[in-house]
Amino acid sequence: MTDKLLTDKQPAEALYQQLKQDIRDNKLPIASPLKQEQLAAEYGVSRIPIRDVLQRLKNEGWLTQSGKRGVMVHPLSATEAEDLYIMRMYLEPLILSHAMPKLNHQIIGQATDILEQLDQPKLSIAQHGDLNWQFHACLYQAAKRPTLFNNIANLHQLCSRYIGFHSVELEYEKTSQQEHYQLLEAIKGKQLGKAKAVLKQHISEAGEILVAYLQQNMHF
Amino acid sequence: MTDKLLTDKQPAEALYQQLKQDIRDNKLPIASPLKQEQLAAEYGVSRIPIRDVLQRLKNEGWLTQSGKRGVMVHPLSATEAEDLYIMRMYLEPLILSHAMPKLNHQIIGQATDILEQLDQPKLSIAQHGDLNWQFHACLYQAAKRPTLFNNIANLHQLCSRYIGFHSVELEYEKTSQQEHYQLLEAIKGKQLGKAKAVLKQHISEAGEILVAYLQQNMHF
DNA sequence: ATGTTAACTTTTGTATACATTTTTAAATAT
DNA sequence: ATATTTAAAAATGTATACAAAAGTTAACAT
Repeated sequence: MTDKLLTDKQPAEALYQQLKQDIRDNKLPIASPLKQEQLAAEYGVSRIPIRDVLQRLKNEGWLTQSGKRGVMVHPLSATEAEDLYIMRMYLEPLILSHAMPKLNHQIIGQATDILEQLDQPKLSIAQHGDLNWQFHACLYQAAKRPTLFNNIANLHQLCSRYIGFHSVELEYEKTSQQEHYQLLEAIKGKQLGKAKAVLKQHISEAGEILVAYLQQNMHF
Repeated sequence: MTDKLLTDKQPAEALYQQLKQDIRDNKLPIASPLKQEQLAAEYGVSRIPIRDVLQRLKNEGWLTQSGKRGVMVHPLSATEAEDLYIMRMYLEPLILSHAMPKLNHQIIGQATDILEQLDQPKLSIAQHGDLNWQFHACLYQAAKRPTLFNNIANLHQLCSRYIGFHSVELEYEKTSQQEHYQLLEAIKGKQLGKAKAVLKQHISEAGEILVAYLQQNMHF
């Protein structure tokens, strides 16, 4: 494990990103407690920043307390995935309705740009996930509801661990993009009801596919 | 500031609880960054556990990053309160519908006991808030949906800062208890729709009263 | 052999000390 | 006088060292 060296910009932030990435990529021991000292050695820092990052990741749902001592990688579960998507299904249309009146041409243009990037064929799963969130976030932030927005942002973060898990089906990716464009059309036409319905359907569908996959392939 | 000494059980946990309490009670400087060293001195520990707690409270929404200068007490706002209650309004009926089929007599009995404690007249605001959450949590945990449950629990935590803020109107307290009993009746009768409606109304009402109060009294 | 206790090892929690960054204030130039 | 640069300070980030707690192994008794 020597490929975990950090590109230092702000060391702590880089460490946080790196560790999160390594959880996504299953590079950390699963189902066994993480040792601070071992991590410190692997990432080339002392235990202090490691502790900071571990606590942060625990609070964000990437790690789970394992007994009285130590944390472990939070195990994936179909139930959790379902919860995450159900919450998104309720909260995202909600924030969208707050955002709608404030969505001007500039923001819609920005969203369109992101969608076009998403049409590129050669995206990695991580890039795809990032752009997808950027698209949604760009619309949601117009609502100016920071508390609601942050909660939704955190749900997306947690979903990202599941997204990379099963190979993205090309078929669905296409449907997903169609729905994105439909959403944008509804927004342009100031059709709030339509927009909310499309968004809800969009999330619900993705959730169902994911949960079905997990229920079939997670017998461990 | 000498009354902030900690009763050591697990020092860190106590420090966390104490600091949270002190935020609720407005004992910390508002709108100016907290100094780690100063806090360390006041609470009689080194900066390390202070940093741990600050970060945790930041992640939980009690503190806010104030530029690059560190963290400050998260300012109360009517918008945040509204967001918190709206989210609860959507998510709590949802978890209740998952819980309903699993609510046996034992759990209903437990909930009833808590309600009776809530009928006592001499409760402090903090005690009242605790019992209120215990009542809801007792029902929700039966759903066995940890992710959803934790999210809701966190929302309640954040609401607690607002609850203590305005003097609880006795009139509303009575209404609230009535709704609690109505909810329990609907549950006993296995009337899912009714139960969800009562719960939604219960949260919505509390939210509206709080937000109205904040909008009137928070011009700062 | 099994269960219990006690010594030992490992791991985490906290304090102190040092390094780096950020803020404030002063000094200089325009 | 105002703005910009520069030096001092204050505050945070990180490493090392030590203390406390948890887990483990070995010894002993039944």
